[in-house]
Amino acid sequence: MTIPPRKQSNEAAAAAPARDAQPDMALIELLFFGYRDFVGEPDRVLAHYGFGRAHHRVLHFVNRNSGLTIAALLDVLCITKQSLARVLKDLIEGGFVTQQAGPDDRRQRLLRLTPKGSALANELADRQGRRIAEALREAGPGGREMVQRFLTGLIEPAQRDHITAMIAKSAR
Amino acid sequence: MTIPPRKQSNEAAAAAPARDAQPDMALIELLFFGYRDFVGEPDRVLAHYGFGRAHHRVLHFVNRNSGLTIAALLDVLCITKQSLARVLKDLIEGGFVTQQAGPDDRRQRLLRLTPKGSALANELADRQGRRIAEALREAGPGGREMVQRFLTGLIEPAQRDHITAMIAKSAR
DNA sequence: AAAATATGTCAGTGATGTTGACATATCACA
DNA sequence: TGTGATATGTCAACATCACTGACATATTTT
Repeated sequence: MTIPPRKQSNEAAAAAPARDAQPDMALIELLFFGYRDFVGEPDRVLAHYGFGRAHHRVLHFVNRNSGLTIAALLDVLCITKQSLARVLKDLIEGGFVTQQAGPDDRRQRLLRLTPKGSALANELADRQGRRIAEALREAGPGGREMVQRFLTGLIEPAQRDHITAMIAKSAR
Repeated sequence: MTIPPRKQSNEAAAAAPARDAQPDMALIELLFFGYRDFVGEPDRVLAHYGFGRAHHRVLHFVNRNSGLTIAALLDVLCITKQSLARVLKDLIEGGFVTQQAGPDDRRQRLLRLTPKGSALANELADRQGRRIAEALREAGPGGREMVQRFLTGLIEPAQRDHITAMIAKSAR
């Protein structure tokens, strides 16, 4: 009942996605439920430490980009510094994250994980990684590349390149 | 520094996700950014009405399952009735949702969307549907089924059947 | 009539986001 | 040198959306 999914053969077709096509309700709902369970398991682990999802995001990105600055982290998370300050304070006081004055610019605070922080970040990533691995098995052969393109396609086009570049970089 | 990522060639490898496999950081982060933008666009529309993501979820599920009860909605959303009460009050007072006593059991409140509520729910679904359609084009041919299996695989196994059945039902 | 059920509501709390304003340390440049 | 820009920290107030606990009301079931 819709145009067959083709890698855009021309720009016009890609730009005008069949104005009256019915939204794919199944995928909309699966994205809701899937994401909920994807973050639900880390949420339960973090609760043991009195942490929440915001702490998770900081742990994750500091883990991936060790030594990143406050400003860089704010850019990635798209939150205000006041919001970040609260969770960062928890993580620093709890001994999960350290700050260090930048070698070039001493105004900067380079963020790094302590061994304790690394351990927690890795546990959370392992759990999410296992869930993704299972989901990829369900998807079947070749699913990873397809899912990667799908998820990338969900990202706001204007930021797509920026984000994929960042992911490629931190993946080393 | 690890075993090269292979598409599972046999079931044993598939069932035991290599205890020390490195988590797929790229997909973990793409899921974060993809979901963020997937809900970001509806969020901006809802903000015009003074609504948030919680209102969206109620609108969506009442739209999909017209006439569902409060209890059924609470089951789907997995929130407390006190949390639901607040957003439901907003939606009813705003003329987006109606309540009607159940024909069999008059204690029940059957929830339905008004035309105004339908219009908003459909606008939100259309925006998310368009984004998904574009992402599926990026994924390429056959992507839809693969993505569907992937997202289903993210869901907690114990609830997978229950949720897929619900989605199939409301899809009619 | 009594128990169970479906829903409503009041009160308090917590996590996470926001805006706005202002302080401090450091860097960069004229 | 000194002045403005920059990176960060912090205080205060507020909004959304979740929670727990307690209790009220209407209706159905037993």
